[in-house]
Amino acid sequence: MITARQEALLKLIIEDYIKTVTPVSSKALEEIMGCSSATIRNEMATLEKEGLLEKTHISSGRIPSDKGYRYYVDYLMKPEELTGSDVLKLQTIFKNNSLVLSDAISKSMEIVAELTNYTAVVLGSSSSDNKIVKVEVVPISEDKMLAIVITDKGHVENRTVFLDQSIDRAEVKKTVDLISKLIVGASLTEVPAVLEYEVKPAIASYTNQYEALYNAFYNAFSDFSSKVNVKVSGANNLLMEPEFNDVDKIRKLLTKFDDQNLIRSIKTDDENIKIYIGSENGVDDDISVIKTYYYKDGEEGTIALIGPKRMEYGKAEALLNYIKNNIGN
Amino acid sequence: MITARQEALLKLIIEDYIKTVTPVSSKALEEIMGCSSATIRNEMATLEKEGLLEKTHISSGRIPSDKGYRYYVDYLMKPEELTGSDVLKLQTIFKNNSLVLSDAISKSMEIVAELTNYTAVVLGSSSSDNKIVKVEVVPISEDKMLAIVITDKGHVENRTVFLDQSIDRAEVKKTVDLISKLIVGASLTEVPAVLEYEVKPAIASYTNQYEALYNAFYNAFSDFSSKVNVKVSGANNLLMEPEFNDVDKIRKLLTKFDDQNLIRSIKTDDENIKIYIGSENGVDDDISVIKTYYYKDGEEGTIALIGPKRMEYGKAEALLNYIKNNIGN
DNA sequence: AAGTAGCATTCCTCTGATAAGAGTGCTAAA
DNA sequence: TTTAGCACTCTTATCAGAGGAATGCTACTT
Repeated sequence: MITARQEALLKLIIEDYIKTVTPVSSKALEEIMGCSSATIRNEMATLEKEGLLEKTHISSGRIPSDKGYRYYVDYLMKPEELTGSDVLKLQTIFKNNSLVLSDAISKSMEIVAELTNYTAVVLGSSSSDNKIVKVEVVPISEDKMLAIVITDKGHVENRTVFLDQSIDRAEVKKTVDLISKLIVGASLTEVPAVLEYEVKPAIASYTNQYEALYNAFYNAFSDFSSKVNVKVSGANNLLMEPEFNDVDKIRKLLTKFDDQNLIRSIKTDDENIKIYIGSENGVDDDISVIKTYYYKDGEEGTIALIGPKRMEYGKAEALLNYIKNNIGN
Repeated sequence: MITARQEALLKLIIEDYIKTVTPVSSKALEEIMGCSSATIRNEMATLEKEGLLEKTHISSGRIPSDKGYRYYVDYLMKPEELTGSDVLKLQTIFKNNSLVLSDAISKSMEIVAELTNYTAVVLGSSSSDNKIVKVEVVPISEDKMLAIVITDKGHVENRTVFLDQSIDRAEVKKTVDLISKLIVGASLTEVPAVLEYEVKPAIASYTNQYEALYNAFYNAFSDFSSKVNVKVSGANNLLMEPEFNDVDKIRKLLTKFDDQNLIRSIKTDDENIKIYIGSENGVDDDISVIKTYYYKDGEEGTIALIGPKRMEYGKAEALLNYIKNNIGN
């Protein structure tokens, strides 16, 4: 348990540090706290024992620990209002209704990356309630066909199907018609099951080449649902921050950003806006991740902001919140 | 004019520098050159006067200048053979004929990025001889339709068309049929002209809402040809090189890499493999770009490698050459 | 004329010393 | 409970000096 004054002190230290990126000394807070530096030092020592503050070396000022930021985010931070000019910039995106939703989200997150100087991530995919409304198969060459699937929510997916020349073209045609008939109306995630349990036996009933046929189409159609679109804006913003004034840190972080799996792991299905500080996020101890889930019209995904731990959490949250709400319309 | 011995010396210095990233001293070459360091120093001084070598400070060893690298690339470099293991890794890509060409190119350039530790760039687009074989327009909601265009080379492009509800749906249907009829058989680059000179007057003849109709489809269909796909692999490899042991240089380069226009400017239509050293490439003075054009089956583009100026030019050229030749099959 | 030994010179890099400054922790007094 | 005061620690900057790695040049040799 910490006292009210300690809380106030913690808040001041964190906000000062977020602004200056410099360890905060007891003397600097004398005036605002209305007591002597010695008193502040005592309080600081307590906060450090609680694990909320840290020192960079034995006689340095204090910087917030991960736990300190966590306390700040949970109890001390005041929800921030967006400034008029920020809202203005974002409005232009959402007012423009000649944009597809996914483009609107990407564009607005690009703007957020600019406004904050953090890194914005959009992990989008078509949601499982996309129903297939049309299947087209177009021959391209002797052994290649193009399979195109269109959903009711306006998603288009296409895959190339490779078919050995030995397979009878009449049977291919028959199979395509069959798949088309069975698959229309199904959702993207159901496709593999439909292929396995309905299409496969049906093919087997009229041709002995069914294995080759089935495999060709199965490969083409089976991964529609898993396709996640990753968009990162302002990846370098983060590296311009003073805490990354160090070649090794930059390289370490770049290497992590390169790892698509790591970026994908940011995905969430939590409707709330959640903040993950330093060691709490699975990405890197030197950064914080703030993210939330969105859903609209058959599209779903995650929007996230990655910033330094001394992120302006209030502003970041307000921005994500604004976008989330606008997606809702 | 420089003598044969000076040429040999230049070659040695450049190759040594490429290996060690350290200024080369006269003493280090005594044995290989078969003469004293003093003699070498005299020759070095001449090469420096010719602008082929530089010093980092007054008593340092020599490093190659851009002009020196250029001389090396033009006259001294021996064409390099690929090692068996390198060929092996690339073969797996091209032997696998269940890959679409564009994927094969991207994947092989990824491997090249790994093999060389440089950055690989693929700028691909469907070539102008793609002919449209099918046009589909699928309604998504009251005011949205999905327009899908398929070419004979297997490219699929789709755009969302926004149509005000005030427009008569029967006329939309008529327009779609008309566009489909006129556009099939045309190449992607011809589409805007076909729309402008054939579709537009035809629409005007049967409806007075033609402007809204025409604009909606024109917006959707007009930019098919210009879409260039950019794929960068190993963007960070470059930053791991010792010449980028400097936060400012890393940031400068990252900022440039962020600029899509700059990356696109690497595009070439030169069939030969060309090398652009330092100030010769429009990207950055600290790097070299080696690139060439490819064309196959309706797809065209540029493959390029970006490395430090002390790139292994022979190897880079051999790799690009290998891929270019394999695309040819 | 070409090559080379030798040496002064220049510059880099590392080390250690020093001084100033910014903070802290602790003690003792208010 | 607060605070004044002071010893102590650590950082940072600057400087000097030593050692080393090169070069350029001169003068000698072949």
